[in-house]
Amino acid sequence: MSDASTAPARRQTRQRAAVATALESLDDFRSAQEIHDQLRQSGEGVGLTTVYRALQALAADGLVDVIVRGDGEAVYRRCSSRGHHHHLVCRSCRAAIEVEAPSVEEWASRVARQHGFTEVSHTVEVFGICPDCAR
Amino acid sequence: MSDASTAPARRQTRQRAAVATALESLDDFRSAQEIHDQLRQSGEGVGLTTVYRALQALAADGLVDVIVRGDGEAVYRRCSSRGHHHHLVCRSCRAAIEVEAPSVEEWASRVARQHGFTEVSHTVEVFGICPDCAR
DNA sequence: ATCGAAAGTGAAAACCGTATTCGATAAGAC
DNA sequence: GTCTTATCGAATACGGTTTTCACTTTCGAT
Repeated sequence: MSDASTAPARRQTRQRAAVATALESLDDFRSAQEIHDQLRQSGEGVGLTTVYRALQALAADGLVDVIVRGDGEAVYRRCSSRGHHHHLVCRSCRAAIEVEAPSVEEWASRVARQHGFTEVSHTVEVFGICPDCAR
Repeated sequence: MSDASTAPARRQTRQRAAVATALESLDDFRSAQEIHDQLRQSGEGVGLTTVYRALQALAADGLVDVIVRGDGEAVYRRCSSRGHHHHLVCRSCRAAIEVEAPSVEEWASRVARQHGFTEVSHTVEVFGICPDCAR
């Protein structure tokens, strides 16, 4: 749990910028290791540990979206809309589209309320095969 | 992908029964290791590997639900309703309630169709604090 | 500009959940 | 009973992520 009043005072470093830039050039979800590889190839070497930490920081600041895949690996993507949203992800090429789901939000809070649950959060992701990959 | 015509011919063993019984007595999501511990304490020793395999088999047969938690660990629970459903899970005591979400199913397939996606699947889980834990 | 405290870095090693290996065991068909 | 084959489980491998710790860098204070 992070306390906003105890803000960590994030520092600006070459490594963090490199990770952020790499994410900027991508529009699909990538794992920490893939981003690490990509940075290596682009000459911009950054330690794997640091990539993990940078991604965590970005996620904590709400600048990237995280999805934990079925195999337990976490994948990251810059997120454009700052608000709450979900994803439509292609299982094949992993292209991701941000979607909003007001009706789902509504359903979730209603169901939770009906059972007396508070502090409600939810995970909603939709997977499928995108038109390009379908042929 | 499992082929129903190539059914594995599941064999009945003390270990599998023990795992199934353990799940029967629980109504919240537990990890493989927790179930393994519980079996040990109840004297009914079963190897950890076997617990993993038994849970996988049960999941493949649709007899237990699986949720992959944020930290990548998979947790299991017997499921009562055979059909498609989601869960309302307490973050504190982990009690889980099965809920149906026809409107969400509908939303998911509609959004997917709008973007030309096929073979659609989705994950929907709602988390919160249950009434009992709220005080 | 310089100093110094605290955040950041990264190679190596630890962690931890899960999968695989393989010889021993036991279930079910005959 | 006998045979075939799935199952068991201890040990080991595996892979992603986190921790450790000594060194480096940032940035506010002076």
